[in-house]
Amino acid sequence: MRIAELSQKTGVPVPTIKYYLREGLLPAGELTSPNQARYDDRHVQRLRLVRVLLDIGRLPIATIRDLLTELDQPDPDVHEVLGRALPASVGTRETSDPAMLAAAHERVRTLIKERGWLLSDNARTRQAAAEVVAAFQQVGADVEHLLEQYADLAERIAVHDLRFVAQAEGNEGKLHAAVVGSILGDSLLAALRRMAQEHESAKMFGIRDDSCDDSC
Amino acid sequence: MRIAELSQKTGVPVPTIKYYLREGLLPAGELTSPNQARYDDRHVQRLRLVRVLLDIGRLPIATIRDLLTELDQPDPDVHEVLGRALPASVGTRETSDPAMLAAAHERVRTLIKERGWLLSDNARTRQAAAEVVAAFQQVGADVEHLLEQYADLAERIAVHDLRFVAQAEGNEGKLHAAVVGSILGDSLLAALRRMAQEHESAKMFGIRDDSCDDSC
DNA sequence: ACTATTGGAGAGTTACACTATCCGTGTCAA
DNA sequence: TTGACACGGATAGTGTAACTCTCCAATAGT
Repeated sequence: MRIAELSQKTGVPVPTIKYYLREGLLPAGELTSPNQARYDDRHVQRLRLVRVLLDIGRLPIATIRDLLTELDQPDPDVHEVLGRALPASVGTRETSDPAMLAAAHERVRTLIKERGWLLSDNARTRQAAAEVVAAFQQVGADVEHLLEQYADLAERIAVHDLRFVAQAEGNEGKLHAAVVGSILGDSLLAALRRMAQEHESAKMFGIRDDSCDDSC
Repeated sequence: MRIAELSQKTGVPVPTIKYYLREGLLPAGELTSPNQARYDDRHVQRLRLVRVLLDIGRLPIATIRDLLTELDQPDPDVHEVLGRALPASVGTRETSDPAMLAAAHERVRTLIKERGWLLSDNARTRQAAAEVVAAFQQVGADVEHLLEQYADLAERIAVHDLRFVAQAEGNEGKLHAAVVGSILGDSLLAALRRMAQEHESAKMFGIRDDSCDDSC
């Protein structure tokens, strides 16, 4: 297929596809002549993945490029690639004062040790966790209970996530599932959490007329 | 205190504080003369909250303003304000084809009914959930199992979240805790999930030399 | 008295993700 | 076969969001 059809199948405007090609988010089509190229279903899939990572995952273009580069490794070691690729999807923006951040780092280190989590040297996720812990303290919230409870639940979530990865076929498929599951999973979890929070809040603070009409 | 001290205490540059004042993210200081104002600890707290919502929560300025406006309501009904304020913190960007999105909406509706969740008419969170479900399908991933499992876990998370809200003092404090817990909670959960995933992946796919040196 | 700082307003800057325009070439229906 | 349209590729321009700079007259601190 040519670029117009690729555009039609994905809903992505032609100039945007050209931009993604330039940025290396999409592999070049097979050239049939110096200025004609052919695209196939892999391009459609890849383009959809890029859009989803952008729109739902809100990852920057550069991060997506790096992630996809990892996905394209031939015969990858799944665990190793995951250790390299996924931490990139958590953003880090230093904002708190250094002393507070250092204390938060120490707290995270303790948490990891207590739980016996086996983590690579990649400091990215630990950095992200420490920054959030520091942020809680910045606004005067006691994160201690939440941290332990969330860690419990994160472990359970991860079990489901890895099952989701394991069911995919082939190393390539597993990597794809891991990326999709991790990044879209964040958003899915966030949306479900908001709904569950509202439900829990309704139970706790009492229900108003406009909240439920029939079942109560 | 004056603006320079406010800047020093929070690490936010003076021009940025002026910008936040203009944008209504920060209430004006008490004017002592036509061109002199005094700020207090509430401004420090508020400014820190704004920075955290920006840096960790990645909320747009306009969303933060709306959120803070809700926080500033006198004698608020916590549940009602939460129903209005928190959905704003989940982004929505239509990207999938309409038929797929409609099917995803139906799936979410079923999920809510099955679980007996009591939700207000605010369609925001449902929209966000449906978009993520559609996104999973866009990239050819079967979200069915994940959806049920995440919903289970979202319910448990929400219980902890509401406990976190309930322990705060006063309606104002509860609202503050709800905003902080929800928005920073998303990031905290994401970071912990990444670490738990890596640990789970290490258990499942085997451990390499560079992953852990001492404990195995 | 005098220098630095203030509140306030408008314009300018940066980063990012596109989007528009152009050009020479290629395709394809009439 | 010929003429309108689409193509790949390159360069430049646009829109938005979040700042950041510059200027001003008034005031604070010394």
